[in-house]
Amino acid sequence: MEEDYALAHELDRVMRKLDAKLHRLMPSVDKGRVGPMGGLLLLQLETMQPCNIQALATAMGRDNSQLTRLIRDLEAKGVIKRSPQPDDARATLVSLTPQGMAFLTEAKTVLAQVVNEVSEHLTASEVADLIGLLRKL
Amino acid sequence: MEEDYALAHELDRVMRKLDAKLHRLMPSVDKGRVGPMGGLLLLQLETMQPCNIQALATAMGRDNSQLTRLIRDLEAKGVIKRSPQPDDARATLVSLTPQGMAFLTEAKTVLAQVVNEVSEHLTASEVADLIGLLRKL
DNA sequence: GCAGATTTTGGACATTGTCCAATACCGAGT
DNA sequence: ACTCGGTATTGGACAATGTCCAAAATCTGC
Repeated sequence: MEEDYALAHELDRVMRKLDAKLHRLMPSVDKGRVGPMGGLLLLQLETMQPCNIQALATAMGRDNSQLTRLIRDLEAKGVIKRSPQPDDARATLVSLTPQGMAFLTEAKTVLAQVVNEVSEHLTASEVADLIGLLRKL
Repeated sequence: MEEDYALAHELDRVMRKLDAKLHRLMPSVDKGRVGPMGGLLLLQLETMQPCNIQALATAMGRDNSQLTRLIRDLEAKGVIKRSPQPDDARATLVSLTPQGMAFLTEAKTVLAQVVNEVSEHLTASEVADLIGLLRKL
């Protein structure tokens, strides 16, 4: 019990620490005004494109209508595109455009930089261990 | 470089997974309408009370005025109290009330439950390792 | 075909986040 | 004592994000 809360506490702390650092660095990368949530959506989309909005909302733990509006804005900014899903006329497939992929390339550079700062006290094998443990969650 | 992004990716994924689970469970605990951000503030406050708003804002990576307003609301709800800081008349010390501590007791039960679900595939020693690694960040 | 479930979308509103400025106070130097 | 640069809190104004509900179109199984 006690250890479980210790784990939650550490996860929360690390998450907020990364969040604070990213808030300072991302605006210099985000030329297209994608926004923090737009960046998260693009990252998620990279691992599951093409997919429909429902799948994205479930994977990201967000509300459907919230993602509908976000996707509408991101499409207007040219980083994603929507196309009909062949086997289901209700759904629309969302995927990255070349501009969206270019943004991700820059964004991941910043992410790597922030994680470098945060994990500087870890050895390479500790980092590998941490990744392995997190993957099991 | 690649591993750094892998770490950031896993941290983000785990964080959002926990967030999604908490969103479903917390409303049943949050009778006093403390809200998600209020809950985070109470958790943070537990580890550093009594402290002033500036320290809280820095630790939580949030804007000062945002916390000012949140603290005003939380005080009205009775979960925290504010008192003058003896050695600095500019600052106000924030601390938990008994009601705030009672809320934390319930909230941590839910947190432990969620972490139990997420970490069920980890052995006890793996959980201990993970906590140790996260503490180094 | 029909009934119930699913996908997207919008309305309406609540919560949270950002930026800027004002006020009051601190501390150091003169 | 007095000014000056820095700090803590607060509020205004607005932007971004989150939540809940309902409608319309479509799917699926019967």
